[in-house]
Order: sequence, then structure tokens, then C-alpha cells
Amino acid sequence: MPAKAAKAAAPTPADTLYFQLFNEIGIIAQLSGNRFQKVLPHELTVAQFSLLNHMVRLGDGWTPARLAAAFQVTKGTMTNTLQKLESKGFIRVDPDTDDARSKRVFLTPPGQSARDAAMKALTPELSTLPEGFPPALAAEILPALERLRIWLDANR
Amino acid sequence: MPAKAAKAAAPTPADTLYFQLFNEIGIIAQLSGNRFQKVLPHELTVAQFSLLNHMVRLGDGWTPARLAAAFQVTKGTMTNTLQKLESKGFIRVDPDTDDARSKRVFLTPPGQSARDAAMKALTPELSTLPEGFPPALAAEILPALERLRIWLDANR
DNA sequence: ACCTTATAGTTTGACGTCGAACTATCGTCA
DNA sequence: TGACGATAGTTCGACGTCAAACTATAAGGT
Repeated sequence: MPAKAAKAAAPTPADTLYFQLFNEIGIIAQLSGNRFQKVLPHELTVAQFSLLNHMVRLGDGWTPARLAAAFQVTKGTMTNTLQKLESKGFIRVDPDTDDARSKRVFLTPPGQSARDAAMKALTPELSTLPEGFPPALAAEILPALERLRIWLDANR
Repeated sequence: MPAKAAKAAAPTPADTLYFQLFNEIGIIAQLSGNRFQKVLPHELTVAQFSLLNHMVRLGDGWTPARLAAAFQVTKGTMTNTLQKLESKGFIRVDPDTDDARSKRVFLTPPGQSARDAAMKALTPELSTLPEGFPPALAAEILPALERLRIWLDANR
């Protein structure tokens, strides 16, 4: 029996490191999301904007299920967000002619405009960031974060 | 007038970089929080566990306002979480004898046990992580994340 | 053809979170 | 001493999120 036994399940240094990592990431997500929220126009939430932006960047016509997978949220969550956007007239949700279970999500012209306006509102928010956090640093840690995200996604 | 004018407010490469960064961070926060949630005992949420853990690591007797500041949440949010923990008997909230506006939050023995049990449940969850994401990588990006968190906190 | 299993989407109830409005107390300054 | 601005905490309504239960359609297998 080891000299300093007892206490069970003392976290290893690696564990402590990971805890710190997830803790920092959690707080950054909270602070940045909050900050973006405040400047978004049209009563858009971050979730709603992300969806609009996704459709502009990667094209529309996706099914809700595929969108849910892309954003790593449950189908129920996606249903909710899509309903909000549809009620604002920013997207259109059509039945899928090939598969009666599915639907297809399309961006409307007002949705396109709202996304552009949101983009414009967000850019100034980023303009002062380089002072405290240079783009080079962002570029430096991004690959590691991607790797972590991919691992978490694959092993769950 | 530039040849390819129009389109207004095209994001700079740096902006795109930052967007990616916050996007990855958001998804990691979501995935990791979700994952922790699933294994936590005693119906503990991540927010509740974080609070208990904080009291073990940094001591109890803090005021709700100070806790709210430490966790970067609003006072209302902290009120809510404290009420949940108190109803479970994991903390005790006493009036502050020096300042009638304030309260003081203390960890109870059951709260201590719950925190230990949660810690024990969380550790195995971290055990497979080093395969895909070595601790050295975590250590490498942690300082940058801290810097970002601190900047966001200071400039809001 | 049927029966079974998988997939798409919705609904419900709970939680954390926010901002805003509100009450109570403290501290300062005239 | 008294008024006023700052601070502590609560409440309310809204949102995104989750898990779980449910309906409907699709796809395979025997």
C-alpha cells in the first residue's frame, strides 16, 4: 500500500490540464457568444445567424437532419431554431419530393439581407480584437482546436 | 473607385480567421459540456458541479456576486444555480453579518461528497482523450486561450 | 408481401443563460 | 441628517439546448 494512499481518484496532472482547457473554452464561448448577440440586428440570435451564414457559405437546400449534424445539435434543437427563422421569413422549409420524411431548407431574399446586415454588424466587433489577440495567434491554435473538436465529435 | 467595388463590408482574412476560431470554440464547449453532463451523478449539471468544484479548490464563504463575477455569468443566473444546489442540500447560504445586502455561500458535507463523486465520474471520461489529443498540445494552446479569455473579459 | 429496424421530424419538460425591472441596503457628500 | 448614486440579490420572460417519447416514412430481409 502506497504511503500517501487514501483520497481515491486524485486527478493526474493531465486531467487538471484538460479541466483548465475545457474551462477556458467554456468561458470564451460564453463571452464571445454573448458579445455577438448584443450587436446582431433583426432580433437574430447567434444560433439563428450561424444557420443563415451557413446557408450562404455552403449553399441551401439541406435537410434539417443534416443541418443538425453539421451544427452538432439535436434534431429537436434544429426544429426549434428553424421554426424561429421561418416565422421571421428568413428561410423557407419545403417538403422533400424524393423522401416524404424529409424537408429542405432554403434561404429567402429577406434572409439573405438579414445575414448581410448581421455580417456588417459583426465585423466592427472584431476590429479591436487584434490588439489583444493577434490573428497569427488565432491561426496558430486553430489546428489544435479543430483536432480536438473532431476527436470529440468522433468519440461520443 | 476600386474595380471590384460594391458588395460592402467583405470580411478580411483576419475576420474569417476569428470567425473560425469562435466557431470551433463554441462547438467544443457544447460537445464537452454535453459529455460531462451525461456522466455527472446526483443530477448535477455542469454549472452546478463547477460551483461545487470552485468551492473545494478556492474555498467557500464567497458572496453570490463574487461568484457571478468569477464565472462570468449574471447575478440572476447565479441566483438560479445557487437555489438548485441549496435545494439539493449541497450548499448553505447564510446572511452576511457585516452587510445586510449580501449573503455567503458555504459547502455542506453532502456537497463535498457529491463533488468528490462527480470528480471520480469525470476522470474516466478524460482517460481516452490523450490518444486523440495529447496533453502537450493542451498545454501548448492553453496560454493563448487564457489570453483571449482575459481580453474578452476586460473589453466588454 | 409482410415485418422489423432505421431514419426524419416534432413535441414536451427541464436547465442555464441573458437582459431588464425591481427591492433593499450601503456609502458618500452636502 | 438626509438625499442620492452604487451595489446585492431576486424575479420574469425569452431563447437555445438536451433527452426522451412519439409519429410517419423508408429500406431490408425472409
